[in-house]
Amino acid sequence: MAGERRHPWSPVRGAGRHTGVVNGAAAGTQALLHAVAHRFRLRGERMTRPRRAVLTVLARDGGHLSADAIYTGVAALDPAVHRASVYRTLEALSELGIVQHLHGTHGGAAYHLIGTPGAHVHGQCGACGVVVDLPADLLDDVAARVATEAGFLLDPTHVALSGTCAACTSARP
Amino acid sequence: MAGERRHPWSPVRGAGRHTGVVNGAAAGTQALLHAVAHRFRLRGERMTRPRRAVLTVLARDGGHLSADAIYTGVAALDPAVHRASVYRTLEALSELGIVQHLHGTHGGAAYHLIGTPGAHVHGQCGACGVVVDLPADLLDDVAARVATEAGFLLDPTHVALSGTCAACTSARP
DNA sequence: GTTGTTGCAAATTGTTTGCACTGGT
DNA sequence: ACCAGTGCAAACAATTTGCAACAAC
Repeated sequence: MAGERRHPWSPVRGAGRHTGVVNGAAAGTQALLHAVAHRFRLRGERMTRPRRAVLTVLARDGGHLSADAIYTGVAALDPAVHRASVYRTLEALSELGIVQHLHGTHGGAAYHLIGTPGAHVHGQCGACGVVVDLPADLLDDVAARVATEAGFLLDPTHVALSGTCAACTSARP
Repeated sequence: MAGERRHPWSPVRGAGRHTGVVNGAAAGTQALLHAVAHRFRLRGERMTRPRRAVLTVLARDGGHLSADAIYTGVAALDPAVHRASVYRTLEALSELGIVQHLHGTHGGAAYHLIGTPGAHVHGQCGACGVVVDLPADLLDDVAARVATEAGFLLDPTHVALSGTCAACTSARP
């Protein structure tokens, strides 16, 4: 085995400083919480502590987070929240179309908020596991082609393309 | 949960009839076994019963096989072979460049021999889990683009693109 | 006779599930 | 008060690993 082991979907940005956020989340996060609470209620569902915590972490840390990273962040905000609830919450948020999960070659899935800019394509580095954002329209032509040629309806955001990131490419002798 | 659960990387071809193959493998398979045995020996490694069995199944059943499907096939040829050995063999064969494994959104990885026609791109249906073969050059333009724009060196064969296959698309109301 | 490989069982990793109880509305 | 959602522990799926016995070379 050649490569050292890192966290698969580790936060792309160094970030992660706790801003003392427990209830005093950033303004944008507050808005998000309210909006999502509303959408939950419309379906007869509820805004709960775990869901608030997951959303807060998702909004605060940004990027592509592994379930484990989300759990860690959530645990810091609210230690009572169980791993299973994080998974269940992520599924609930997926159903609402609030979060998107994507699969890669490394560990588990990665989750991120579906921001206003819309879903983009992802690539994952096979060497370091980092996720890179790729242009949203990257696979448009490919999608059109496989649709006509193979009848295959592509979902470009659901998998991360595999490859090697710029850093790892140049680091190799 | 909406969908029924099928086998993720089930053999694409209905196939699977045992031709009574135990030692009387097809001619092509025999050649393969010899060639691989040779390559193993060059590295000071050995051709063993489990390795022969895995190669035989890979060559006989073709297509994209899950580790489990391979194990099942191998067990039919040689019940003494352990699951762990199948995994170890698949890794050894990967290192030799004989087999290629690919990841998708469903269950585990899929393996197939790297045939003379060369590796092609794959797509996996999110609904039924089937793997479809896509043109090998499908991602050439994309690869060139991400290389220049993002410095990301694409490995087009290592992940299956996610989407919905023709059958599942038309089956949906 | 070496030593690369195996079979086995147990450990890992990532995720899901059944169930009694709690907390949102 | 109702019932969606939780915490918990246990189940699950896919894969990996330590180790003594084995079998290719």
